[in-house]
Formats: sequence, C-alpha cells, structure tokens
Amino acid sequence: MAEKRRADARRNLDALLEAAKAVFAASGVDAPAKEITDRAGVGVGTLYRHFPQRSDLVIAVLEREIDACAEAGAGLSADNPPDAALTKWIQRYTELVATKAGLASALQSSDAAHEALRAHFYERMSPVLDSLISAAKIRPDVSATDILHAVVLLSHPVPGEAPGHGRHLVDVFLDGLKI
Amino acid sequence: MAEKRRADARRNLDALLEAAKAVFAASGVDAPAKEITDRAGVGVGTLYRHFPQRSDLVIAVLEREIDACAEAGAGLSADNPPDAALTKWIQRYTELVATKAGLASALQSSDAAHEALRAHFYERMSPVLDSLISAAKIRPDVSATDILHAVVLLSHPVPGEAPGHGRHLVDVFLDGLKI
Amino acid sequence: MAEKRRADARRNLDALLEAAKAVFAASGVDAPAKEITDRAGVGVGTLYRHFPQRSDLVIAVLEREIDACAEAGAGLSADNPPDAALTKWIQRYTELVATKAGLASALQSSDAAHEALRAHFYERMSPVLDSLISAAKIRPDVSATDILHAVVLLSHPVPGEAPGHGRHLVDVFLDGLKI
Amino acid sequence: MAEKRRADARRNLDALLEAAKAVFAASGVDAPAKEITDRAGVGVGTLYRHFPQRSDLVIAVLEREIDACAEAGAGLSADNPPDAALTKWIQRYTELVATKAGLASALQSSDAAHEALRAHFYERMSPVLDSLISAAKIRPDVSATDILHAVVLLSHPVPGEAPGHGRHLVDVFLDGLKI
DNA sequence: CATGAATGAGGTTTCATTCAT
DNA sequence: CATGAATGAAACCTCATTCAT
Repeated sequence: MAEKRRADARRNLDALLEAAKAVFAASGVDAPAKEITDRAGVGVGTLYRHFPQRSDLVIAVLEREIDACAEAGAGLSADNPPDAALTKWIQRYTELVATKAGLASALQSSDAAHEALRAHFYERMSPVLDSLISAAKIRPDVSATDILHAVVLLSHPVPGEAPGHGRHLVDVFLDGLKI
Repeated sequence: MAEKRRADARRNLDALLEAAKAVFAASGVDAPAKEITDRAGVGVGTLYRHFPQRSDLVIAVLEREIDACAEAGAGLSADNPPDAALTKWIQRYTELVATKAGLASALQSSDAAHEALRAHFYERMSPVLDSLISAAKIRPDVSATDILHAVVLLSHPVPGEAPGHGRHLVDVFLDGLKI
Repeated sequence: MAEKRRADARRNLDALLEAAKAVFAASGVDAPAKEITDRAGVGVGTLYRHFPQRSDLVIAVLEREIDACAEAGAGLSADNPPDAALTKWIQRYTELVATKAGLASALQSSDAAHEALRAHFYERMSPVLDSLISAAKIRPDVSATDILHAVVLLSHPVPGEAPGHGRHLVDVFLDGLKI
Repeated sequence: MAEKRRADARRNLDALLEAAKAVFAASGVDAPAKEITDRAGVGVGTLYRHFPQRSDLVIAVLEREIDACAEAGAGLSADNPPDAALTKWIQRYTELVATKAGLASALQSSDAAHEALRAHFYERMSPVLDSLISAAKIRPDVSATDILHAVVLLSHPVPGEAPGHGRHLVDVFLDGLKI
C-alpha cells in the first residue's frame, strides 16, 4: 500500500522531470508551469509539492549532468597532462552548458527564483576548475569563475545563429587563456 | 508658435528617453512600460504615441551611441596600424555594449519585439568590423559577426559580478583572436 | 471526491452563466468581462478558463435559452389548436428575445465569431416554427425566417421606451401575418 | 481677412462632414474620431470644436435627408387619400432609414452620446407622422412613435439576408396596422 | 480658430500560486 | 498525497477628450 503510493509519487516525479527537460529545451526555463504539468499529465499542485521553488526543478532536472561533469574533473586530471586536462574539462563543461537549453539562461537570469541554482552550480564547479587551473599554465589574471562565466555567456543561444556557434566562440576564448 | 509646441513634445520625448535609459539599466529592456512613463512623469499614451513598438524605444535610446561607435571605425583605421585599429575599435564597441545595460539583453532576447533593434544594430556594425578585420591579422575562422556576438554575450551582466567583469573576459577573447 | 470538485466548478460555471445572462440583458453583449465576474462573485481568470473567447460565453448563455424555447414548441402544439399554438410560441419566443439584449446583437453582428451561434439558432428554431406555421393560416409570402428575424429586430431595446415595447410591436406584426 | 477665415472654417467643416459620411458608412457610427479627422485632414480639436457631441456630427451628416423626408409629408398628404398618404410616407421613411448606413444603428444605440440625435430625429418625424395617422384609419393602440421605431428596427441589416429584406417586413407590419 | 500631443481610464488576457476537495 | 479550479495582480494597448501653444 505505502509501497504503491511511493511508486505512484515516483512515477509522477519522473514524469515531471522528463517533461521539464523537454519544455526547458523547447521554450526556455521561464516557460509557464502549466506547460510542464500538462506534458507530464499531472496537476500543477503536484509540481509545487515536489518543487516549491522553480529553481528546485531546474536543479533536479540537471543534477545528474552537473554532478557527472564535476566528477569528470578528477579522471581527466589523472589521465592527462595538466594543460590537456584543463582543455578537455572545459570542453566537457561547454558541452553541458550548450546542450542543456535553459541552463545558460537560468544561470544568467537575474531572477531571484534561480538564485539557488546558481549557488548550487558554481559551488559544484568552482573547486573542480580551481584544481585544474592551479596545475596548468594559463594567464594568471583569469580565475575559475571567469572561465565558468565566460562559457555560460558564450553558450547562450543567439537568434539567427546555429546551435554549435557557442562552442566555436569558446575555442577562441580558450586560445586566449594560453600564456 | 509651432516651435514651442514642438519644444514641449521634445521635452517629453527627452524625458522618456532619459527615463527609458535609466529603467533599462536598472530593470532590463523588458521592464513594464509604466515604470518608464512614471519615471518620465508622462502618461502611458505618450510613450505609445512616440514609440508604438517597444524596440522603437530601445533603438531611439541607443541610436546616437550606436552611430557614434560605428563611425569611430574610420577614424581609428586612419590613425592606427591595422591590428591596433581593430583592438581599439573592439574596446570602444565593448564599452558601448557593456555600459548600456539593456543593450546586451535586447540583442540577445529572442523576443520578436526586438527584431528591429537587432537588425539595425548588426547592419550598422558589421561593415565597420568587416573592414577592420580584413586589414588586420586574426584567426581566419572568425567572422565579424562572431566577434560582435561574443562581445555582446560576454558583456551580459552576471549576477554577483562587478560591472567591469565583461571587459576582462573580452580581453581574453581578443588574445584568442591573434594568430 | 472528484464528484464534489466537479460540483464546485459546475456551481461557478452556473454562476457565470447566470451573471452573464443578466449583464448581457442589462448592458449588451459587449459589456466588460469584469462586470460579469463581479456579479458572479468569481475572479476574471475563472471566466477565461471556462470561456477563452468571449463568443464562447455568449453562445453558452444563449444556447440554454434557445434550447428551452425550441423544446417548448412541441408541448404548445399538442395542447392548443394550430393558430393558438403559433401565437403562443411566438409570444414565448418574443419573451426570450426581448429579455436577452445579447441575443439580438449577436445574431445581427457581422462578426464571424458569432457565426456558430447564428447557425445553431436558426437550425434550432426554424423547424419548430415551420411546423407551427404549416398547421396555421398565415400570409403565404412570409417564411419562418422572416418571423424569426422580425421578432429579433422588433425586440431590440429602444432607448426611452419601456421594456414591454417590443412585444407590442410584435403584436402588430402578428396581426399583419393573418390572411 | 475675416472672410478668409470663415472660408477656411467652412472648408474644414465640409471636409469633416464628407469624411464622417464615408467613415460612418464604412466603420459604423462608433468609429474612432481619429479615423474621421485623419480622413478629413484636420486635427481632432477641430472636430470637437464643431461637434462637441458625437451625435451633433451624425445629425449634421444626415440633416438634409432627415429634413427632406419630414417635409415630404405635407405633399403626400395633399396629393393622396389619407391611407395612401400614410403608406407612401412610411415607405419614403423606410427608404431613408434603410439606405443611410449608421442611422439605424445610431438611433438604436443605447449610448448617451447619441441622445441628441434621437431627440432631433423623433422631434422632426413625430409631428409629420402624427398628422398622417390622425387622418387615416389604423389601430388606435399604435402611436406615431411605435411606427417610427418599428421601421428603424426592421430596417436593421441582418447577416445573410438581402438588403431589401427590411422593406418586406415593414410591409407585413403595415398590414397589421389596418383596422 | 486650428492643432495634435498628452492624458489615463478602461478593456483584454496571461499565469504563478493557493487551497478546497 | 494529488488535483486543477480559482484567484487576482500585472502587463498590454486603445481612444475619447482636454488644453497648451
């Protein structure tokens, strides 16, 4: 009985995450809540029960990807020389930011509702990148935060440009990091 | 007589432009129209009379600066060696984009209401930068549009960062342009 | 459980229809939405949830009346001699049209949004009146549609005249129908 | 000098009347004032100077036709037996109401702005019809006002019906007038 | 006497969030 | 714990009318 309830709740939650991922990609992070719940086949109340703040939903949607990306740092560090490790991780990170439509927008949004997401995101990424930077040779006047921000900004979709666009700009930026 | 009425209208229009500049900087380009008219001390109707489309107002607010920046290209080209001219112009352009808080947002907004601004802006800037690029030595896989976009993106305000932040990121990007 | 909530929604919907009926009669079909929702004791959002288009509301309100009136035809036909049945039904119909200012306006409106209502109206009323006419003795150059229209037109409220006015004019018109 | 001014004023007034006639026919009597002044090539203030109330404008536009119709009563009375005179005048009147688009709407509008038009119109027509009625033999429970209203109402255009439609309905109504 | 810029109330519609069921 | 109807605060835009020039 309780089992079944939990199973139901879990199914709803999964449906919400799935729907949110799709809707964020299609209409951005600020899409109407109804759009998400309709797609998930769930009432709006259910959304608010699971995710009282909108950024809670965004975080939940991306948590696994964010964690995976952060955790990839150690492996790259172990398997590559410092400079290559840094480059490869930034490319991995760029992939994350560029692919998850809505992530860039949410991180950059001045909306207080996304504050928690920004905190979570940078707290997870900063240590990883800091560690990679300190081992590599780059301009000393560039911090981990600078790089994290730059990639987020350059990955933002530009009306009238192909999706791959941001990655190209990031490449140029990476060139600029070299001493 | 007619002069005077025009003067009156002009005063209101100036008040609107001034208010819009301030409000765009404070609350972004998508700020409620009422916020602007209240600050200007005029009725909403006055705003809509002068600027039926929202982008008309954004354009009007920034037109002089946009024109001045575009026109600065020729002078820099005449007074400097090609590479220096390019760098200086991009810095000038960065100044424009970074200072006018609403500009970056408007250029990046997917809102159709800003389409006219985007068109106006890039039509004005592209030829100038094209001409500067063709004389200078930079990575051949980077176009004028790439640079214009990159600066716009990097100049976007990031919550929790100082305003000068974008300029620093642009410097790194410029380094990446060099062959 | 679900029953109860539906009952709640139904109660609101009924309140809206009731309020709209009164407001349409008092202020016409183009009355402010707020006037209707205030009278129904609901928020504006509730109106728009049930009736996204204004004409949806007009149709809903009038369809009820139209159906009730059309269905009255059979009973009158069974309980009265043909001429009396015709007269009584037209009086019933006049009562409907005379008290619902919105019906006349909507039927007369050239707005395509009311097309569905017009179709429904004539499809519902014409057979009833046709059947009554064919049993009674009236001028052969007058069709059911003519009568339906005439009553609608004569029932339009005239500023400065008592509400009963239209009925009087219809009486005269009915006299003109006799052979 | 004064001559010239008066000539100018007259030209403006004529332009307004001409424009109003066209706009009333095209967009109805409730068309935006700006639509009329733009077409007339005049400022809105000029419209309000000449016609403080909207119905003043409607009256002015139709005054000549209204007067001609009212004045036709005496002639018909002199040249025809009473019943024929009545019938012929009502047909003349029907012609006026049916042809001047906007007149029927304005007379029927509950808008207070048309109050003066209604007053003017019925004050002009009532005595004429009263005089015709008193000489003819009709139902004693029908007043001149009843007939004037009935024709106005029956002349309203009905979507999906030919323009002549109203005249047919008026004929039936006239039959109902006979004793 | 003409002008038309300015006003601002008034209408529509959307959507985040609450809460009764 | 789920539901989704209800709420009502915004935001937009239009236009009749006034009034300074």
